[in-house]
Amino acid sequence: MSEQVEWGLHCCLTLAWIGGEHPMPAVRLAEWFELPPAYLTKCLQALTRAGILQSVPGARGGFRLARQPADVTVMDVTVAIEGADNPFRCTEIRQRGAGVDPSAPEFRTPCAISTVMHRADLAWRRELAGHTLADLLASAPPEAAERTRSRYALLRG
Amino acid sequence: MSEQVEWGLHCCLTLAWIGGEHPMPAVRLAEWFELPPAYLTKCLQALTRAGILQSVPGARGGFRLARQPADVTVMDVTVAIEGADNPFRCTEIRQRGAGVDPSAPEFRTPCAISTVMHRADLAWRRELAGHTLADLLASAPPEAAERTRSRYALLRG
DNA sequence: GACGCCGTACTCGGATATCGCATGTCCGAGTCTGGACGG
DNA sequence: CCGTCCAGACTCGGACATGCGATATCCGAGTACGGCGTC
Repeated sequence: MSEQVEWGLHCCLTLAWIGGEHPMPAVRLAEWFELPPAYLTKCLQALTRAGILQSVPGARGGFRLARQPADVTVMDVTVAIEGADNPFRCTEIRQRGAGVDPSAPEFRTPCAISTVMHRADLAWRRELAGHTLADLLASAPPEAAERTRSRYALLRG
Repeated sequence: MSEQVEWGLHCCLTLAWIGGEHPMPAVRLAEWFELPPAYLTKCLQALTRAGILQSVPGARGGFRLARQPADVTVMDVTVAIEGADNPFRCTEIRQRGAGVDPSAPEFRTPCAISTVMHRADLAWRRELAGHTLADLLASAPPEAAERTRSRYALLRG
């Protein structure tokens, strides 16, 4: 999995703690976590396209949360960055090889392997969809929020 | 996910249908599914190292199942090929950045993001571990087993 | 003093290089088979 | 006829190329800010 997922989630949490009053530039977020600034932008753009973040152009611009933390699940962020595809892709190799008729009735039903993989993927997604940013904020230690805000105030000068 | 997982599972099912009397060479399996022979070998070797397959060297050698189908879970095969690592890797970026003390007590507890991702990974693994090769064999259409065996007999000549 | 305008600096956004890993391939070590030979 | 030996061929196993996607970067388009001039 792309490590951008971790970046995206941490950025969302930080933006939630900061509060949506002022947007935060990508450069600021990058130095916050010591990440490559230009590359982090790509990640934030993906979240913006997904409607999770909102980009504000111009001076004093940046990114802010587009929705309430309780309305953004961990899966929303993951899908925005990783895409919605199941990491397992059935290529129907059971139909390959000489002497196999691809139009045989047994191939109308999905491959059993594919079914199991699909169920596992669903279980994974269900777990991710069951946790929102608000849950993450709540489960974080109280000092994290305060430290984030004071550190942000320091950065703004 | 590597597409070798799909290859490995289909090869295991085919070997189970054939029965463990005669091992089946990698080349035979490759032409069976129209896969690159030399590369499929890598996959089969991984399954052998994991104790799922058993390799028989020499002429009339090949691969056969090392355990009963009921004793091999889909996760066993997946782990053998993909490795046991969680696709999400927490790099603890919360501890980065200037002005953060990595030895602060709040960092003794695992990152909430990491926890959620870990739970999702567990749910995924639980689903895969809940299905064995025997289940897959049972859920396949009856003609699949027969077709496999007759086709194999044809190959052996 | 207030309003409007303009230059500037800052920000996002997409087009462009680079690296690592999955994919794909090859040749050598080891082993069994099958047959030939000798008893 | 039976046992032994040997050459051969076949198989696995690990070492060696290659292509594509994730990673990383840069420059241009667009926008809000802040100061300046004018009324």
